Amino acid sequence: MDLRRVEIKDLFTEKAKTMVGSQVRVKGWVRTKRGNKNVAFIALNDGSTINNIQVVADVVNFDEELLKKITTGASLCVDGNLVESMGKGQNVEIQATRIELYGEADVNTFPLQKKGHSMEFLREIAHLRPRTNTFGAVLRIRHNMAFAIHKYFNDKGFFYWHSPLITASDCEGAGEMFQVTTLDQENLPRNEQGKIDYSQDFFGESTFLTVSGQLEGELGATSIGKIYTFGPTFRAENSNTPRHLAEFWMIEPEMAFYDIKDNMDLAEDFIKYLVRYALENCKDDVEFLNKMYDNTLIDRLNFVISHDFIRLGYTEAIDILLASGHKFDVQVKWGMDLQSEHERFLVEQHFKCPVILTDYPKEIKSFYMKQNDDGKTVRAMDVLFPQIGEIIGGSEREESYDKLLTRMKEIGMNLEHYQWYLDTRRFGTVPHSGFGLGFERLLLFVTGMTNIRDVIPFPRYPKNATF
RNA sequence: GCUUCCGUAGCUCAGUUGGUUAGAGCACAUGACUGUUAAUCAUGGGGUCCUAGGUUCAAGUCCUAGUGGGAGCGCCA
Repeated sequence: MDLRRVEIKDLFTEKAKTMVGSQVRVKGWVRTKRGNKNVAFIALNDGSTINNIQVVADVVNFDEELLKKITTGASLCVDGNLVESMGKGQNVEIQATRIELYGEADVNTFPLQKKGHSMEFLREIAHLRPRTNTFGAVLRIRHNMAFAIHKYFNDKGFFYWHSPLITASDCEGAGEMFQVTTLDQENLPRNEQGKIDYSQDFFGESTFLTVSGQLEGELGATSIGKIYTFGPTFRAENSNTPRHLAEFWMIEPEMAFYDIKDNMDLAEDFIKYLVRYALENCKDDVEFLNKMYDNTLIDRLNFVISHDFIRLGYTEAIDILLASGHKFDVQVKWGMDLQSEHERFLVEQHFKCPVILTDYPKEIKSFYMKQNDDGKTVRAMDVLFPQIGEIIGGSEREESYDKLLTRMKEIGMNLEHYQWYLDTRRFGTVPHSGFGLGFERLLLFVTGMTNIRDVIPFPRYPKNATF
């Protein structure tokens, strides 16, 4: 019995038609079993595809006790003839000759059933939810998007750059940070002033998990030209929303000699490439999600790849909001940071299209953004998507050493911590740009999921790190 | 962190102005059916109505606190 196992996805290819009539072996988990006293139908899934293979077992050929143990969630090895299906709903099926039960899934304790689970319930059993159709689809898409990101950048001559995850810069400005320490929390060493003595800590100073790889990414761009980072990012914000995670993955390209327009062109092309890649390479999974959760998903994806994003200055956006006559909870005024309601109005009601907003007031944006000649605005760009909001945040970077230094002093930054960063402007400074794309936010858009906790296998958010 | 809604069977949910023994679908058990498609049909078992306290003749239902979850907002990707 040295039959070679085939993956279930291979049974649905054109090539598989040549296998009809031959003996095959499949292994997987039972999704459903149904039938009558003569025949049992087992839908088997091995994770290679959203599609199940139908295993047909004539009851007389199998031990009654074995068939009883074949329940939703049980794992099997099945040998049988691949045949054209006698029933409707599938082209081929396996007429089983031998079934080996790897592991039972006790129906009284196995929480997954063949019907109707809420996302909230599945979040409580996050260790088992990858076995559902929905999470299988989402996680396969997640893989494909990660792969496509590397492929896109590699094909365009970018280099994958590894910014550190542990950093000593205690105020990168993007949010609260998780501290990294090996000091004994029950017995912290103190210095003469009574403060914690971090010189005794692992790195000899206080350290944190990164909130962005950008500053180090700029060192890459200003040396090997075009780089991107793609790694985990950590923010200790007490954020309780369907769009935030404490641990998430971010893609941060950074390009020497790119101005803000080059930056926007790249961002738009990049997102469209990824969406197109999903439509072409994750067809079955996207169609499943479209069918089960949101039947406008595919239309929405097609819309994005076939329309130019609206490009708009912050000041024009304010004018549109003011002229709209729409009642907002927070009154619109030049200089304010746009609220969600304002962004959503622009994207979902006014333009009905992704929008790239640029040239924000400098006060509401980060210190490193290139200052415009008007003295009031900076060359920031935010890409805003329907439902999701900000999917990308980026800018052209301030390349002038003097302007950057002045700005950093203005807002009271500790310059000592940033000497290495300032050196990019002291020595051979160049115009450059970059942005950050939230990987999970992209996945929200591509999968149609509505909560970011459902597009990552093990979500991290306040009070939740169980699995 | 703020605001707001929700917590009833293993899962998804219904439960009227407070009123007898808390219901349905799925799941599970038994039976029926020669090929099903989240199979169907019949019968059956299954409940700390989130927890604690309170109001009331009477609480799943009303009040208070706690706890868990969702959504909106803020922070941002």
